[in-house]
Amino acid sequence: MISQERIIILNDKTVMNNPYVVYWMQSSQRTEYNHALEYAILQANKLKKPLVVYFGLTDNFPEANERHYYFMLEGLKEVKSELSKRNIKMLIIRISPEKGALEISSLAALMVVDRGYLRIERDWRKVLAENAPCAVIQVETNVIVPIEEASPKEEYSAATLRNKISKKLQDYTLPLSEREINEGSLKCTLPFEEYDIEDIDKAISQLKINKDIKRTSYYKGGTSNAKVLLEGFIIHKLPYYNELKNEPGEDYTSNLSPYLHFGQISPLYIYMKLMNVHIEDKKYFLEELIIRRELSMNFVFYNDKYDSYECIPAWAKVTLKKHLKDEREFIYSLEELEEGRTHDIYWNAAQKEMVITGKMQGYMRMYWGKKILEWSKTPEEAFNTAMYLNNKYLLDGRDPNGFTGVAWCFGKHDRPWREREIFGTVRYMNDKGLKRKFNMERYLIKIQSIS
DNA sequence: ATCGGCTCGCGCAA
DNA sequence: TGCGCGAAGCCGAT
Repeated sequence: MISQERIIILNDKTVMNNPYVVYWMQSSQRTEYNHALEYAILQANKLKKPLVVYFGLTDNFPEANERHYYFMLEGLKEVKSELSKRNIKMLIIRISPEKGALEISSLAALMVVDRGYLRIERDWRKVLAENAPCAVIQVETNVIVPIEEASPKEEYSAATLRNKISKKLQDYTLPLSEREINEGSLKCTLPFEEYDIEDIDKAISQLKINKDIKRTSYYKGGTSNAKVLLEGFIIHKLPYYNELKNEPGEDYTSNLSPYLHFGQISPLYIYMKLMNVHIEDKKYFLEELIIRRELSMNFVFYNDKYDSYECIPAWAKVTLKKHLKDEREFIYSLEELEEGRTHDIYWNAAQKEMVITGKMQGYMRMYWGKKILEWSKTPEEAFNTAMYLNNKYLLDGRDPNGFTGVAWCFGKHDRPWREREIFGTVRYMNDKGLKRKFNMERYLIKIQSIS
């Protein structure tokens, strides 16, 4: 079942008498629990036309590097094979995604596209909607509650969004059934040069992307891997989730964020898997999966400054400005931070974890960002440094969650606390807190062992 | 170990 | 307009 609110018609063009229905896959790189795909199949069957799934592979996605591309291609390779089992052709073209979508739209009866919340993703869809000769329809499938349905405005905190989402949750936690396509498209030949990703190493080597940051052996992309992680999480970790999710030396989170970032797994699919699970700690995981995650979508969608210092709340700007001239005991350059050469062993470990594995333990992400604020000449510089490192090394960087996580360290979605040096009333964190609450020796040993 | 206070804005109740 | 309450924490008093 696809709720009407997930579907938005992006232009006022009509359905054309062209040979294909095209689904432009961009932010939802999966075949399971993909409302956009199912909607496209429905339309293709109705129009008695074959469905082609198009993916535009650009060399120039902002801040993306070999690490991100490798993970993404592992997922896309699986998508192509799954679609082929369903008799649907996947056309991967090496081109800027919106340009490729526009070219294909001349052969399309209508274009279906999934939804992304970042500026570039919104702009791409706008380009297609304004210039395509046919109808362009967007189907929202990477959130449980559609963004405008959850709230018509930028929310102040998790608390304010929580009330609103709770009321709507049951309207949008509906199962989605897979439909068969009537007209197969595997034998269709379209006048475009396909980019072969069967051999991922070869495909990567031909791309003119930033290759400084190599793939990580810790996470392998693809829906099937995400599902294995999810099953293991539910059985082995969920019962202890609330007690251990923040413990840096343990591994009691789902580790699904890279998969969610590329749309390789659907939050609704995860929710449905949990429907039959009766474990007390489920509610704490759902808080992260739904409220925290969708708060970040709300943030980047309604606050156009989400990737700049400007995005933080007025009270935080005022208080940080007031403390701009406070003496900083430690000031580190970007190079020193990037290479993990500070006086703080916990911070250095977190940085190393990120650089090598492509992920950072959740609690350490907060501590990491807070310390960058403390150790930079200005809050603006700190914000830019944190954002740069976050996006460069994390598999789930360049994600609404990443932008929100960094902004949180500077007061976003938070409240003021006791005033102090440098931070003003922005929440402060220190290593005494880490040691008081967690087994930090265990974290250090764990990070020592990775390479 | 435990607890209240810190500090601001939202949003509901009146 | 008033007031309760948040929120992934720290700190100092008991």
